[in-house]
Amino acid sequence: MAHLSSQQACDVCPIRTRAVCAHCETDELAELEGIKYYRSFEAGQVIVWAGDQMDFVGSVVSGMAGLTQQLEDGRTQMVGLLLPSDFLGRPGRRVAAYTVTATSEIVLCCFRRKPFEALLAQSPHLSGRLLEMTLDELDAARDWLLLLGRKSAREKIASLLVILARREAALSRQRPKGRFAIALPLTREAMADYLGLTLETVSRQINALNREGVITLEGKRRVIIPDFEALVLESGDDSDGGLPA
Amino acid sequence: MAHLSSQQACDVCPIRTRAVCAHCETDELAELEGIKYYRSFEAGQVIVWAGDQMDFVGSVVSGMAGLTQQLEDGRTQMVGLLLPSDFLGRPGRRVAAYTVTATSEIVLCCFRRKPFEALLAQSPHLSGRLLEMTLDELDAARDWLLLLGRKSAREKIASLLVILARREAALSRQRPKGRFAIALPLTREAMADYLGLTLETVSRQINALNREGVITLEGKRRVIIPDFEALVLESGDDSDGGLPA
DNA sequence: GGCATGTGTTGATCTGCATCAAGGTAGGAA
DNA sequence: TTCCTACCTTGATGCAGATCAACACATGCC
Repeated sequence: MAHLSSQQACDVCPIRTRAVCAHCETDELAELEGIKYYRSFEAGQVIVWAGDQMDFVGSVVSGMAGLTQQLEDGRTQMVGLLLPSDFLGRPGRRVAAYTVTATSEIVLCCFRRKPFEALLAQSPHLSGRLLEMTLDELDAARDWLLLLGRKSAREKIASLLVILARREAALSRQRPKGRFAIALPLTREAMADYLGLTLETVSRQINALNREGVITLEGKRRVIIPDFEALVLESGDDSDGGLPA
Repeated sequence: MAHLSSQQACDVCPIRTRAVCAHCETDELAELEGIKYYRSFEAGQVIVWAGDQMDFVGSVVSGMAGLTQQLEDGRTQMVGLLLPSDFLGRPGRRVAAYTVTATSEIVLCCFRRKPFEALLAQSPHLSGRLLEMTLDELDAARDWLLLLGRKSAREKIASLLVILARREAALSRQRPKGRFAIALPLTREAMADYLGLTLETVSRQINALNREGVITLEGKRRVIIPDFEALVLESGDDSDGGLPA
């Protein structure tokens, strides 16, 4: 079951500078501290079911989760990736629109929904940051549309690895370059659901990239990228990821 | 070329209650009136090129446009549909991220970017509505991810028709039911780019739905839906579209 | 130990949609 | 009128990735 972690101070928080609270002043932070609590989940646990009442919103502190949508016959598509600093939940909406599942161990910093909404209405620092993050997510979703609509299986896998590498690097305010190692905090099936593929195709393509030396598998959940630029080339788009140089 | 239309008063505007200005008070509207101007484009014209400097944001008053992304080898994916009341542009961003193309004749209500941003910072009515609209667009993009990742060509076409019908009905504050007629303000190629298909497949599937009586083609750009619920069934998901009953 | 369960790999075969190719139709210009 | 151009349709063929199936390996439980 979900597990209530002990309180931590915001000023030592690893996502302090990137999360929804990033622009908050000391007094606003104090307000947030008052309505926050931590929860952790094991890999595979469902955090929220689509259609459930949701009495909190929050930020991912560590680990990873996926937003998932389903057709009645069971076909599943992951429609969002929640990585550290990403925001979970929609203020103003009582009922969850998507099922949220932990794909790895995860720690959330949760805010009670009602008081958070009140704070949001008062604080331009908070609402401005949320708008910015939502626009970023929309851009990410649009990149994902291009991936799902037009990329080959091999390009999809390469793109996913590029995204994970960029996100991992961003946490330490870097950009990936040359040799780079990343964790794969998802099963083959979760990757398939994210990429619009079957798990067999995911497995085959990952192993193909491994055989050809584009990546080096280290166990099943860890990947060495010997040459990041070469991987980007395999992903189909040679954009630089949009980070300021 | 783009054509500057004459000024119109906000209180007779057809999108007054749904656009970014929906929650504004009279004084805020007056400010907006001061920085707004109309532009119209013909079907097929490019409104903004990705990478171009963009000195305005704005709302679609009538007609339709598409946001488009491309891989270097030319593969194209539409990543957003702009219908009446939808917002164009990202406040805080100087450079357009996507190419915007009119897929039909279109009229835009444009605001100069700088003064709009200033207004946005002052007016919670404006910024709140923009956040709400951005969240709605994110939800729509996520539905689109499910469509691109997991639906068959036939389901994709049916889904597009359902969306167009819902949007058309929403403008007159209705929901589609029973017999319903809609315009197709896009070419087969634009539909293909939106659905992640080829134009040949789009043509075949539309004509198959026509032969089977799920839809009735009236010319090439107009469709009668004899039974809306039957079409929804073909689209794969039987959600009700999320509108309040 | 033996067994069940979750996860990942690999092979054989099938199929939905892409690709390649040829025509058809409507509207505008000359 | 005729031609041109954009847009759409229809047919034949090929292939990337799905599907079906078997097995490998690790972990935890009895």
